[in-house]
Amino acid sequence: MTTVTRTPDQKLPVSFYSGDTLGVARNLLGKFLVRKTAGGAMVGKIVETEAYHEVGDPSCHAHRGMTARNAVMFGPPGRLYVYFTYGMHYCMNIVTEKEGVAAAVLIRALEPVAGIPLMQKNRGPKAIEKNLANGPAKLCQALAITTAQNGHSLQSDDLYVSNGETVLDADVVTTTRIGISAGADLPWRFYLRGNPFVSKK
DNA sequence: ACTGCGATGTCCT
DNA sequence: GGACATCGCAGTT
Repeated sequence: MTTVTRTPDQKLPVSFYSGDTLGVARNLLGKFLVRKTAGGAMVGKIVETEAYHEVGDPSCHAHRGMTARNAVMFGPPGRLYVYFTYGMHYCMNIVTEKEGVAAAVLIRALEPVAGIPLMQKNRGPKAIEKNLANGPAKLCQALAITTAQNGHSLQSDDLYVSNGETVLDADVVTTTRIGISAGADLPWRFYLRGNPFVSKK
C-alpha cells in the first residue's frame, strides 16, 4: 500500500522564494497556502501562478522603477505584495529574488482544501465551490486578503505556504499570462494540467 | 454556449 | 485623463 504523507504546517523557508522567479512560480504549484483568521483556518492548493519581473517584462508593476505601490517587490523575498485594482479587487503576489530585485509570483487560483464553509462565507452566497478561488481576486476575497496584508511575511503563523503535493513536469502547463497587454507573449504562466480550479483554459 | 460592458478606486503620465 | 495582473451580470446565439 502507498502512503502519502502531508505536512501542511511545515512552512517553506525564505530560501524557497529567493531564487529565479520562473522557477519559484513553477515550484509553487501543488503547495498549500494556509490562511488563519478570527473566523477559522483555510487551506488551498496552488494550482495556477504567473511570474512578473522588473527586467524584460513591461507588464510588471516595477518595470519603470520603484513607486509607493510596488515598493514591497523590491524588498526581501518571501513576503506578500498585495495591490488593489479595478476599483474593487485585490490580487496577491509572493515576492521573489534577492532584495533589491523587483519580482513576484501572482497567485491566480487555488483548489479549496480546508475551511471551505468560511471561504464561502467570505465570498458571498452566490459562490459555489468551483468558483471560490479560481481567480486572483476571488482567492483574495475567499482568504480575506487585502492591502492590510501588503508586506506580510510568509514566515508568519496566520499566512504562509507549506509543503504540498509533488508535481511532475508532465503535469505542468506553461503558457502566456492572462489579462495583460504588454508582455503578452511571454510564457510566464503555469498551471496544473486538467485541474478544474484553474481560472481559465 | 459566447460576447460585451459596467462597476469603481488608485496609480501614473 | 487613461489604464488597470478582474469579476459578474445581462443579452444574444
